[in-house]
Amino acid sequence: MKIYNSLSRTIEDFKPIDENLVKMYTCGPTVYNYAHLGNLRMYIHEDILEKSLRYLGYNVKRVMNITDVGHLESDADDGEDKMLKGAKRENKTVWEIAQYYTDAFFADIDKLNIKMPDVVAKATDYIDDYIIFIKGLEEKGYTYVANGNVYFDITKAKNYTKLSGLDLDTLRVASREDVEYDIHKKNPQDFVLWFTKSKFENQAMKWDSPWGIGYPGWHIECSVISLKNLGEQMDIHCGGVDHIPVHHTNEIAQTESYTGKDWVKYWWHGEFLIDNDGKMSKSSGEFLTLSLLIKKGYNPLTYRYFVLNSHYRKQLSFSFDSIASAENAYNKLKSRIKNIKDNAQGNIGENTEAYKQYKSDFESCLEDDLNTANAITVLFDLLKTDKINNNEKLSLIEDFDKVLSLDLLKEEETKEVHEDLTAYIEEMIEKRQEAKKNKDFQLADQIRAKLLEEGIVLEDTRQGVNWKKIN
RNA sequence: GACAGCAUAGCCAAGAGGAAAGGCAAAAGUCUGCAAAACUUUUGUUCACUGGUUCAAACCCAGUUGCUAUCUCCA
Repeated sequence: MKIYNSLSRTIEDFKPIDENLVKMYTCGPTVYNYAHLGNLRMYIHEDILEKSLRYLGYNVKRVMNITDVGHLESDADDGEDKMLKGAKRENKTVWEIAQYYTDAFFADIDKLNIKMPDVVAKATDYIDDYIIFIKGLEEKGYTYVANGNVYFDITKAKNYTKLSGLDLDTLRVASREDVEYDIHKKNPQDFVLWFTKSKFENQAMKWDSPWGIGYPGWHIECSVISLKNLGEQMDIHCGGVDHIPVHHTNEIAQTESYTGKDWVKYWWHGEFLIDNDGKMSKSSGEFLTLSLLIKKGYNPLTYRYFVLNSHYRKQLSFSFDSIASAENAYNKLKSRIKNIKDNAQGNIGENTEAYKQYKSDFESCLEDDLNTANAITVLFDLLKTDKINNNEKLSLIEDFDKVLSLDLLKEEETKEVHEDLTAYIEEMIEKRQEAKKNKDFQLADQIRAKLLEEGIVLEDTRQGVNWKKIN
């Protein structure tokens, strides 16, 4: 398998540290609001990465954190903690907010057929471990205390910019107007490991520590949770590209300073979903959620299909036109598969050349840095071919769907239709058939139109008349 | 200012040196009394622009333009 490594900026052969277990860490959601479609895009691609590895025969242990510690409001930096802001907005405690949005996150994940990570860790469950970690860094001389906060001194870290490739001397200080220069820092890039004092005084979650009552810094949780659950070294660390310059850079600095070892072998970064206004952001007021798509009548798996038609390292532009087109494509795909299912015949000859060829084509796409768009093309080629029979097709579709997870073989749940209605519909169909036999096409069309008005669609096939309820 | 990425048909989007994948939309055909569905076919003389390297460039190099993201507390 080949995979792009942000650390080397090249596509590399994937070789896990331990052949028997791939250790994978994925930055999880902040739970002060719903996940937006851009966040969910990342989780879909991470899911594909995990499932591809499993499909290709690896064992995987995947860890994800849930950030339920408060975060300061950033884009509109009015000094309120994000968690607290959410709580005020909805008249709940910060803890209730965290729980509510954690549940909402997992509901979204489930609708998108994203597998639950093997370990899901809440940031607030690891406070004691952060303290041990910070103490360790303190003993080794990587930290200093200023104005009540514990800072990490980046000049002590080995190769601080190895992931970002940034030249620190040329970086602009406080380039964003809403960020103030912190006069207590020795170096502009130093970051806080433990806060006891903040310019924001209304942090709602606080814990006792050797440095006073306060709360952990923003980069600690990923480092500590991964050390606890995956050990001192791991194979793949995932996240969004926006985390490269600060979050992941700082994670590396503190973790490698602590353990004295190289930490992550492959850094995997996903690109953004872009809408007309640019990057989707949680803090910029209105944003697109999965619930919104569902409310507009889209199948959540349409969104998964939409995402898989693009590559994880490329920006993807979102629009409702694209989603509508994806919904069309997805429905057509499913109905073609259903057709194959209804006409299934032939022995499953898993050893035929053609069968093996399709399977290996599909695998090659995944092995090629997770080229899901081409993997879907293999699926379409498969539907069209006459080289293999329908049962073999179904067997391959089932196999591909282990990774794609698009419910390709699952039949739509037929809407509950009352027995009386069923009887009525069948009677009407009978009448229409009768009319057709008598060449009274006007009456036949009238019956069809009337049923359509009542939400019943008729399809004439060679096997007879099919009907389904819509709306 | 710095750092990075992207630019392929009406739309979405693969391809990363040797004859432009796929999907949606549109059009035509087969089948149907007509529809629908399904199936078949058509739709870019060319990959933002300008130069260069090469027998050969959408793919490599340089420059230009446009877009996107990141730069001390925006997991």
